[in-house]
Amino acid sequence: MGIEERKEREKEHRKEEILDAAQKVFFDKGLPTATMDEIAEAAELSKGTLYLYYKSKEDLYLGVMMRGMQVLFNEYEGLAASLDSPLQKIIKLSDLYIDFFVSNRKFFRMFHFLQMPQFHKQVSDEMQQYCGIETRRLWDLVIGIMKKGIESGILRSDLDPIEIGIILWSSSSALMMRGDTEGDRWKERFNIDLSHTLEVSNRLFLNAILTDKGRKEFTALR
Amino acid sequence: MGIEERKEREKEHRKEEILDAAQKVFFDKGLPTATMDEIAEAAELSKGTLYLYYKSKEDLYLGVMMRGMQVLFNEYEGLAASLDSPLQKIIKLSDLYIDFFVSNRKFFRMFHFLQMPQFHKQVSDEMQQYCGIETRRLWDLVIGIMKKGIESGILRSDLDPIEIGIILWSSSSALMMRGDTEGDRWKERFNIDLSHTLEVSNRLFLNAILTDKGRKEFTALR
DNA sequence: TTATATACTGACTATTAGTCATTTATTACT
DNA sequence: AGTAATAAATGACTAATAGTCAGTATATAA
Repeated sequence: MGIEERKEREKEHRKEEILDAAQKVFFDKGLPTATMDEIAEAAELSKGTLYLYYKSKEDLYLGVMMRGMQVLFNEYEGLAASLDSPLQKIIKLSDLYIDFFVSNRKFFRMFHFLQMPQFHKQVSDEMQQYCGIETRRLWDLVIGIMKKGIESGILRSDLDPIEIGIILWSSSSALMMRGDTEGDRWKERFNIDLSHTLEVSNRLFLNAILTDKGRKEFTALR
Repeated sequence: MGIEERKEREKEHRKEEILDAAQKVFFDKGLPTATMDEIAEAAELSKGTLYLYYKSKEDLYLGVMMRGMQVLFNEYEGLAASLDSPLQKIIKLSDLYIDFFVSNRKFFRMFHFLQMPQFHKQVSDEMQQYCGIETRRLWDLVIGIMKKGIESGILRSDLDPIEIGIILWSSSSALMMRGDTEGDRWKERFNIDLSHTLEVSNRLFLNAILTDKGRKEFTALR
């Protein structure tokens, strides 16, 4: 009998519905000001029910975030499969991340919380573990690309693939975050477009890690 | 009569005492889990009194943070005065920021909140303005150094001093933040020392923005 | 000494995360 | 179908805590 299976499906479906509602509220209000009552109302469920599916507000928040991460992840995997050259993959990864920031700004904004030590303490072990697995998956992907780049001779072999992966990802994230929160102010005060700054940053950095061969290939692509 | 003046001094003193207490509690617990009652107890005052001096918990938090920022700022101003060459000033700024991170990690950690859009909404206008002024002061300093670097011919003149200031500062901050929250995990999983990664990042980036003349001067310094 | 102004207090309110005894719906069994 | 057993959902309740404000204590002025 498939009753067990159906119930399992329904349970998963309810979890998704709750995530949908939570996403709407978190997008609007952010973690601190969103309330569980609001989320319950948006989900057309009672507050108690939310706690049958997620252990805490923070768990729910991470649940929404992880779903966003998978959007980014899957988009990239799809695109990367159609590309052969490691250089193109690097460029595509960097471009895609920027695109994701532009078109999923509210997801991106949620990512801030990942970096707050105090936040993690309120999260259940299961969610933390799940989070760790997904994050690891992302890093393996980034690092894998860099390794391929070095193997194929377009990236400097005296650099550590892991380190340049972190640097590229972190500096991009940082500039996008700044663009998100302070973009208008920079434009107004200094007439600086932070999305342009991000391009400059990535160009400078890419140039610094490419070999001569890589640079040739890069200029050929333009 | 100096009564007015004395009272003014005492008021300022009380504000500082409250900041001291708040700092202790925020360092221990972080913004979300610290409570005003705890701070009041640490300050040996009633909770109501805190609100006579600061408008909200977030205001108090920013008050502590701004004091930390001034520590960093003053340290740099002192050091920069003793240096002539723009290149040395750039290197010193970058080193000092890292030192500050190492020895004032808890201050540094507080800075995370500056980047959260949702946070600012709970802050009074006065504090926000004060915050803006101090931040502006910091950026003027960073940008000023970059401008001098370009004028003196050690930094590429085809780059915008503001943009490279932001890039250098942001990428350093990002890597320190990551080192703070995830340093242990990176060490364990990939045997990567993120403080080394930060050095690599700064070296790569500096190299990318220096002119030939700048690079010569740089190697001469080592 | 008294009146006024200033600094401080802590009980109180409002909000909200999280719980749990109770109710409602679903499935299994006769 | 009817009934017992199981699972899902509820919402009133508790505890914690940011922020308030009427009242108290202290310092200054007259």
